[in-house]
Amino acid sequence: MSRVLVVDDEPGLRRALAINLSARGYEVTTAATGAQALELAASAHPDVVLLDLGLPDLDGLDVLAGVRGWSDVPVVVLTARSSAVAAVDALDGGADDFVEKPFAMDVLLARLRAALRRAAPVAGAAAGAGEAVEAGRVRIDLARREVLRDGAPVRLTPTEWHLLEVLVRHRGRLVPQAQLLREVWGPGYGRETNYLRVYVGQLRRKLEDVPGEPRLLVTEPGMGYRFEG
Amino acid sequence: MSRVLVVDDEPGLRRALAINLSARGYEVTTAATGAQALELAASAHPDVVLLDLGLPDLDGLDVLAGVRGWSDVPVVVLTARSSAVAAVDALDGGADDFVEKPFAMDVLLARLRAALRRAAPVAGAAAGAGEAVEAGRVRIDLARREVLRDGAPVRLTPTEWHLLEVLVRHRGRLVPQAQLLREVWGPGYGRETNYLRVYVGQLRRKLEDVPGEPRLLVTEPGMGYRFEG
DNA sequence: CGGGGGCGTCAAGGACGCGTCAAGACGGGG
DNA sequence: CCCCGTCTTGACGCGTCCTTGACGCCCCCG
Repeated sequence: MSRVLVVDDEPGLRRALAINLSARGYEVTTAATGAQALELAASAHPDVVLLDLGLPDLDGLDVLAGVRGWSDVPVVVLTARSSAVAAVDALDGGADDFVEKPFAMDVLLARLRAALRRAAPVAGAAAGAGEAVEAGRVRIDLARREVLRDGAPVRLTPTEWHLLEVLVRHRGRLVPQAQLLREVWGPGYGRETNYLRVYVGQLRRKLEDVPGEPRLLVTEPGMGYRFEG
Repeated sequence: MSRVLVVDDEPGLRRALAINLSARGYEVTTAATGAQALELAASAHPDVVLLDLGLPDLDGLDVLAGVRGWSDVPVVVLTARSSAVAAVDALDGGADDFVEKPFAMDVLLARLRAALRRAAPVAGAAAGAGEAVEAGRVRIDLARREVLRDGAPVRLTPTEWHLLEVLVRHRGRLVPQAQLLREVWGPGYGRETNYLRVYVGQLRRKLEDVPGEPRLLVTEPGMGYRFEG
């Protein structure tokens, strides 16, 4: 699951958070000082940071700035001071959220989930760019919905693309005919295997070097088809 | 600057927020009911939504779900109930932040800034590095809402611009018809593909060298449209 | 050795989607 | 109150895609 870095100088709270978070499946790292926090933020690669502003060695805002200098990891700030100034400073300093102590654990957990959820699509988009599958001379980019052969775009019809997409998502694994039919044509199309024959043939003609000897779209007689990565 | 949609049934608070936000350069739209909120969320294209959970007609959580069904616009939830349950429900329902009434205006503004700041890089990342996109003889500046062709400004109607904006933000990627319709016209417009045909045609006539052979606004038959960078 | 089922190919029809044009509805500003 | 730009809606031609049937092949099995 997700990695959380808990930064607090108070051992009791640190321990309470660690126990609560671990019990919910988070992987927890703890830091007691600002210096340690900066170090662990770099080495432990947390998915979210819980940062208490009242640290003994460094100002919490400096820790925040230190992290923000090189990372966009979401930071949820904790503070004992109930001053509104602290909240504004923290948020404008790059914090993603702000919780005053004392806090209800379930609220903190909800804010933590929200911070993680927001960050997820960003990482997903970055990873999505490299989500292209390369196999022989063809390159299939699921995110862009684009397929290239020797660098040249290949035109696919909607059904062709849909079928290829399902096969690529299960790349390397055998996909039963009935499953392909249901995923592409919808439920109720469990036996129209002739559809598959036609469309697999069209895909092979567009993608394979020798359509008669398929190396990408392999048929497993009597069972289904497999995309070879 | 940024557009804010304020949703609250209390006229006094609505007015106070509108004045405060306008004074700080935000463009403010207000809604008094949940139904109105859903409508304006689709038509006004806000950059952030301030949503009071205590509405007369709909449950605030339903409004939140309605918006989340088709848009990723950041939502900051306000509530009079000081219950922790409300906060957890709202955050898990897709809200980005949660503020209890009564609140300090500067804290609310800081949370608003934080929500906007977080959302900005997402849109920016999807669009790529720069703010201005250059493709052939046309240059599109998303930040300035300006499009030039051979250096000369091109007049676009609001709808034309919205459509182009969505396509450019996803540049290089195929955008499904249903997604385009929902993002430009709002939810409930998933099947009016004739709108797309008309407006894509208008954009091509204004941007393409040969509207009959589009190179910028490419149609992927049966699937959607793609802006070629 | 003969038969049958699954698979690949091809072709044709009908259906559907797309681009285009134009007229009417709507709304905001003068 | 009128005028103008914009949005909506309908109709039409054309090209493409999906469906469906027929046919031959190969492999497996009897």
